Amino acid sequence: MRLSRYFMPTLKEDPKEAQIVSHRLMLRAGMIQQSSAGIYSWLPLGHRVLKKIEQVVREEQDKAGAVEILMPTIQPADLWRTSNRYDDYGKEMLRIEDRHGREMLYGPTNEEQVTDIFRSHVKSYKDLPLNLYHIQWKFRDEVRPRFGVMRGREFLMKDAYSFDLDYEGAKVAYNRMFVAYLKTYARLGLKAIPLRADTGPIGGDLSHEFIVLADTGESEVFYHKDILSLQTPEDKDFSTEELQGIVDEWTSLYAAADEMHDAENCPVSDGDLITRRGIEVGHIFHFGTKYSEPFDAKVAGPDGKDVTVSMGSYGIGVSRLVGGIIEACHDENGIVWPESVAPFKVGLINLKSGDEACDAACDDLYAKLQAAGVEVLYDDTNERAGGKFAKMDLIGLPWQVTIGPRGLKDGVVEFKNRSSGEKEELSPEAALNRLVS
RNA sequence: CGGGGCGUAGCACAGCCUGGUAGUGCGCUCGCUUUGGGAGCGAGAGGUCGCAAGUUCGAAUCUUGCCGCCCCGACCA
Repeated sequence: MRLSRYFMPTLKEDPKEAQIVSHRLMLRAGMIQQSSAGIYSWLPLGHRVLKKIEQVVREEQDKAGAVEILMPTIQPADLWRTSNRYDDYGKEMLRIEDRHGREMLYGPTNEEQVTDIFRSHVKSYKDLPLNLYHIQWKFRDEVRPRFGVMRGREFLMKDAYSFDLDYEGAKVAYNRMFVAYLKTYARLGLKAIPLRADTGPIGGDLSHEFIVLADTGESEVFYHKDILSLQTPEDKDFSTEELQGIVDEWTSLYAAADEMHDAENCPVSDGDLITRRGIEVGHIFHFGTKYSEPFDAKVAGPDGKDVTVSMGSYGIGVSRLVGGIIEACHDENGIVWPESVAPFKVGLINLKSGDEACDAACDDLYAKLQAAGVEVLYDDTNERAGGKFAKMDLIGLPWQVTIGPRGLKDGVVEFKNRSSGEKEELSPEAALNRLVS
């Protein structure tokens, strides 16, 4: 993409409404534009990142055996009356009336909808286990939206819903998602920690929040220091026993959010306990028959008798992750994207646009990168060098190639890594090879 | 929902107290000079001062009502 033909409205100054770093950087990098409180438009750069994260999440869900569907944003009220949540949900639910006076709502979540789909079509235990997921926009009318996309009212979320014959089956489904989440966050360049979460009235031990460590995190977390050195599960199809082993390994070490943490009775000694702030980026939950019961979602078991299915739900806040990743990955000059979610892999800077030799060298490398399928943002504008460098640092692409007349005399270009700041002088061909391999 | 703050050009702000026809910096447009870390000079464009009512000869400025946004708290992916 040529910057001269792109739409990337960057700002030099900090917008005053943005207090936290990810929100400031997203606005300054021209990734989003606020529409109203907690509701944002995604501009090209932000949209690319959102789609990258979405794709990583999708791939890991697919690998874990979940099947993608897409449910609507607008749901009928009656569906929610079945589970008694139409009245219980309160003001966070955005209620709408259509032209015929029918009560509708903008979905804050989809348990009712997916259970309705399941019960309409699945009749036999032979069709289980089943895990259906979708990545869809949701709306929760938060009393106080804040922190940019990290706590918006409209947000993009991946929700998976598992259906099993019994608790044992549901536990396998749960473990499978638990492991998929560890892999997902690792691919996104994040160190995520699973915390035992409050299961509320349902009880049980099958609920975990995944949090990303960041100084600006919304809540305080306490954890055993060894949890940070645990290995991310490898990329393979695990057996039931292997899944349980991984979950046991990750949950045997202490980790709790402040509301669950009891300083008096903490099992970890002071020397091993680390306290930091974290951002919740996912939540997995087993809730048994809470929805299958009122929806009468049953399948015929092996003995021919109907069994009410055991369910779980598994959420990842996709749009929230954009902010969460920036909170975890930035420096004083701007964003430092993990390569897996960067909007472009490399920024190409033409230091003297209009100079014949310089233009030719840049255009040539640009064409070759494009031909090789490398995502490149080419700053071909005639802005001064300082502005170009500052802008590239702000948007945080993993690699930067700078071509100017001075280097070209010696046949070299500057090759820079955004994360380490390391610069090298390479021939254009060598730079190309680095980026293609 | 309780407490606090703010709405003046695309962005950040001054002007308001003490009413008199709208200003600064950045950004934008044009010209020239520049070109290796957010350039210099010159010339421009751009604002029903959030909305409405009131007071007044006259309101960005004073009064009242409304709307929007932000921050702290309680709540949440």
